[in-house]
Amino acid sequence: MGKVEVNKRQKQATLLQAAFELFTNKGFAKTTISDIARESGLAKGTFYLYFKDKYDLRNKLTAHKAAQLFGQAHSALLQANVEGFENQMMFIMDYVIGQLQRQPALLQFISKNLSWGVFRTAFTQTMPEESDRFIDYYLKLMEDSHIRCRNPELMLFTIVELVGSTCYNCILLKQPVSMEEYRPYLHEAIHHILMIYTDTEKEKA
Amino acid sequence: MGKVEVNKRQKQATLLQAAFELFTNKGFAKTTISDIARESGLAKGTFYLYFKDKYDLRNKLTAHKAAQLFGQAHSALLQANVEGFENQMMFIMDYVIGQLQRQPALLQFISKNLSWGVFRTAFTQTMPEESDRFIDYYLKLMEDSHIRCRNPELMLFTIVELVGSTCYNCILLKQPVSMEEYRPYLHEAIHHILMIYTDTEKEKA
Amino acid sequence: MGKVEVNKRQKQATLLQAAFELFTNKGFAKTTISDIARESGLAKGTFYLYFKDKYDLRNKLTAHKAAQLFGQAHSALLQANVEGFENQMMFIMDYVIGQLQRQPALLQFISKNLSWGVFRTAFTQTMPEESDRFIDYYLKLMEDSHIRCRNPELMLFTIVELVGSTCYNCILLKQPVSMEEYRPYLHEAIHHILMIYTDTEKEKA
Amino acid sequence: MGKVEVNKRQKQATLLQAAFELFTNKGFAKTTISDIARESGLAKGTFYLYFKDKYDLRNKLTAHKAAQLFGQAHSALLQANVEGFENQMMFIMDYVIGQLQRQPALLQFISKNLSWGVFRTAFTQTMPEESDRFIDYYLKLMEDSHIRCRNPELMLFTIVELVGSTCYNCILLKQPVSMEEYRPYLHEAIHHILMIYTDTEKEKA
DNA sequence: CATGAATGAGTATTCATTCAT
DNA sequence: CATGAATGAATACTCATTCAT
Repeated sequence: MGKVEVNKRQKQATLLQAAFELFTNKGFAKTTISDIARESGLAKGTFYLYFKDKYDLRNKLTAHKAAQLFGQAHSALLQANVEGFENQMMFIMDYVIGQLQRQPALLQFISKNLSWGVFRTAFTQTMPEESDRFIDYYLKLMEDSHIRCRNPELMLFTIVELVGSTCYNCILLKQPVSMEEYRPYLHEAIHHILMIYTDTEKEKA
Repeated sequence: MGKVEVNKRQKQATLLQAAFELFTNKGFAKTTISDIARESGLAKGTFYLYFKDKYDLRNKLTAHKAAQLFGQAHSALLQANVEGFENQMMFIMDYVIGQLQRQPALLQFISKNLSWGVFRTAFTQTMPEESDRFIDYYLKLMEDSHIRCRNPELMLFTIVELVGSTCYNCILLKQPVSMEEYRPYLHEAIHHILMIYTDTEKEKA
Repeated sequence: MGKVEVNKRQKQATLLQAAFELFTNKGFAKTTISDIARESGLAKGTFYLYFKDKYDLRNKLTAHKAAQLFGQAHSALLQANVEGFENQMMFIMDYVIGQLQRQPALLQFISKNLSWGVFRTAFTQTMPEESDRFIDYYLKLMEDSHIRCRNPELMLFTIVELVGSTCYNCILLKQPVSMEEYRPYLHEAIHHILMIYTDTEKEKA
Repeated sequence: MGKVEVNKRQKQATLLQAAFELFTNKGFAKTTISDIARESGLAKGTFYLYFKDKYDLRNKLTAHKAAQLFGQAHSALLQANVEGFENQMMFIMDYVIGQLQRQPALLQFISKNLSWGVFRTAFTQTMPEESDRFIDYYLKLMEDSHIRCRNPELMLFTIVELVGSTCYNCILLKQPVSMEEYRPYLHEAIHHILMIYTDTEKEKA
């Protein structure tokens, strides 16, 4: 990778970082391109060398931040020594929920697009470092636990959508109840969704 | 209701109707208050007599349109003579999904806020006709089927959030799969969620 | 005409006046909408209530100023008591040339579009006062002198295009010669063009 | 001419060619230096090695294209075996008019500056190939026909300005009439202008 | 109540030009 | 000579909101 190339990556990272700070502090709508440029210490025109517009940046950033969340969850899992696939999934989801509870601004920013961090979207490819994708770790975990799953991707999709959606409502709006109150039900729902897709019990038989 | 009052309601309805057409055709961001006023045949200033701003109107409209969807689903249910609470819930959700498939622009507009049509939000109260609320019908259905449910509200919440979220992805983005492909899994998920909250079987025993 | 209507006309006139001053002083390209608004004592947004953009204003203004020139020439003619159609035409053209020599900035602005002041263009209709059109005076002069002319409109067109084009070169660029040097030839050319279209002499015979 | 010199000329020609295509397709105002560089396959900075700015390039290109038109007309004349100076002039002007009718984008670009192709302007010198200038051919034609002309340069100027101006109006705007309708009158005008400057007939007498 | 002319702050975006490589 | 990343000044234009009629 040439000097110039490294430089370019750095600039893009700087812009993303600055934008994230501004989006979570002032909100997306009230953040201007000028703000982002100023905060990055770069010229306004430079912004347009790296992103089409504010929306483009937001989408890429959303995918990036959501992916980061799952990456962190996975790292935490590795350190936590959790046994069994279901427990591992619960650990990961609880980790994500916990992070979103601690960082409501992040949740506000990600909004209900948590799944962008897991599934490939139009915006994912441009963030190259995301090569170590969560879904691969997830499949590995399944494999390690010798789980047979009809459609692992759709199982994950179902769970992540449910978690993302309900976190938004329960954490940010506390509607219809707080996350504290909802969490046991959410766990149960996840538990049952896991059951739909896997045949572990039958396996044992 | 006085003459003046009727007149006012009519104007508001006109504004909402015009706005809905514009939002679904041009998109929310590209629709201006001028557009809405012009399309309504009213003066720009009149808009402000009925709504605080564009966002206020959008939120009310979203809640209204989502509520309408569940209202229509319930009406259809009454005509369809479906027996059993689970079947009734499936009927309703399938009806809603079907409508969203047929009206992607409506789905785009409602986005992942389908639950605004079911639960009271900050925007619900201003739309007074919505007094016949879906959740009451829903509780009635449950009662009619002699279902015991731990927390009917959270059960509905869980299902609606899951349906709303996955419809958005599967119908509009076809990500990670089309709704056609996902629907059987979604049915299963709903089935299991119903099971979590209800103890019908055990009851019978 | 209502109060509001009068007010609107006044505003448009103010904008045109301010723009003309700026265009002839700073040049068209270097004049900004902000300049025009500031100079008019009006808000920037008001500009867009009256003109589509800078180009729209320029075109309308060009037609207006060119028309004004011919209007003034005609007024001067009435006072000068000139006999005979050819003499009258010469008087008018010389008057126009003289004005353009005295006001090179005006010539620069009108550029080679002198004929916009005589013939209806896309921009003419919006300037309503221009109802007393030069071409009607011109036809009247012809009538008064009992001139038969094959195609009076094309005769005028030919002359005005020639005058406009050559003024631009000879006055502003002094290329290939100065207007002083060229004028006798221009007179001769006009004289011959008049002859092409009219058959007065032969008629008399 | 050294290798380097040839290379330079080639680059300049490439830039001119690319610019011409863009100017006639997108229009001058909407064409950027970036566009020209991209289309030429050269770097943006390279543009500035050859031209001061976009206006510089346009002016040179206008003079070049207009000159080309007269060059082509002269070539065609040589092949056509036309006798007599007036016929030759008519042939040339008709050739030019025909080309402008067939290439309205070219006419749009040249605008009313057709005479830049004939007379030396500030922009002519930089295009060195234009050493075989039309005006020399023109004088040669006159000489060959033994025409005495008071001021050949002004005669040509008058004709070219008239043709350029009226072509713009009649071909592009069809105002006040189409070129088809105007052409006979234009011919007559040219004929008379030729008469003004030359004394052939009287000479012969 | 209704109107729509006027406002002007606010922002995205462009693009000519430079200069380190 | 050639490059093209970076710059940032410069401007057009929008649109929510107000308020006199």
